[in-house]
Amino acid sequence: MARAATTLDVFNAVAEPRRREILDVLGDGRERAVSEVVEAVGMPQPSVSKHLSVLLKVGVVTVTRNGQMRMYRLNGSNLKPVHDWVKTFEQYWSHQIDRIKERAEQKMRDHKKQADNQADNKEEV
Amino acid sequence: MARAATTLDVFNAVAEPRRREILDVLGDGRERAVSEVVEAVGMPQPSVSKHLSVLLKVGVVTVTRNGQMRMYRLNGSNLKPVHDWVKTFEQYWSHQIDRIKERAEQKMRDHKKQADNQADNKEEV
DNA sequence: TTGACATATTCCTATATAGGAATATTATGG
DNA sequence: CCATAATATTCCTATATAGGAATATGTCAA
Repeated sequence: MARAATTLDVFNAVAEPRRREILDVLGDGRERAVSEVVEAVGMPQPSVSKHLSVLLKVGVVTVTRNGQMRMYRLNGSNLKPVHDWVKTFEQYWSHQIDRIKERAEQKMRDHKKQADNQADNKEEV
Repeated sequence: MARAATTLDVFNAVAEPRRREILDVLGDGRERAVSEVVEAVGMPQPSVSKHLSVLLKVGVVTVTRNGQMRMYRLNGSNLKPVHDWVKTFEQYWSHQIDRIKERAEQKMRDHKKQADNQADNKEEV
């Protein structure tokens, strides 16, 4: 099986740096024409259209017609799943190392077995 | 050009649901043998090894030898770039809609030109 | 209608999977 | 040295890109 489609979910969609760049441009919440995005990110227009299409399919942007232009607007709330997931690990970089260790050691204690922790012939890879 | 390698950065690595699942298992910070991860996620051992390999390459886990076992441990701090990026959009789902609109309108005011906002023949797509 | 502008779509290709199956590698105990 | 356990690696294949180039579609204005 190949890799999942970029349009499958937000995680796959935003894995592309260019698409994150586009989202950054739309980050202020104002709607923009494709041409404005093109100018902002300096990519060819077809590429921008394709990327916007992916972002649209996962619902992270919406589109509106305005004459011959199509105004894209960020739909930031659909990025929430990414935030929710990664927030789970927030403790690892928010200077609360003590709590992390403490929690880990607590679990270690709870786990009655595996007293084989004296095997200190560890080796970093 | 094909899609970027999954080992290119954390964004690509965690786009895979199975890999996020594995990270969730390691989420408590305790090190685990591959077999423990295998049992926890219910995937074939070779798949787990491959996924762990990807996670290792992007630095989001570390590995340590212990006899014939390899103990993997979460290196959560390497998920920070994802958090940092998505946090930029936090405003969109944290009940502060008023501020968002206000900010957008402020920028609208700052932007002197484009007084062509009376074109209200918009159409959802 | 016609031309110009804005955007989307189609074609093409090199590349990188993810999963399954089988096998290789490494370590341990006796 | 050998069987076994734990893990990694190799082979294979269907699939899905991302980007470039060219073109199609849609809209407006005169």
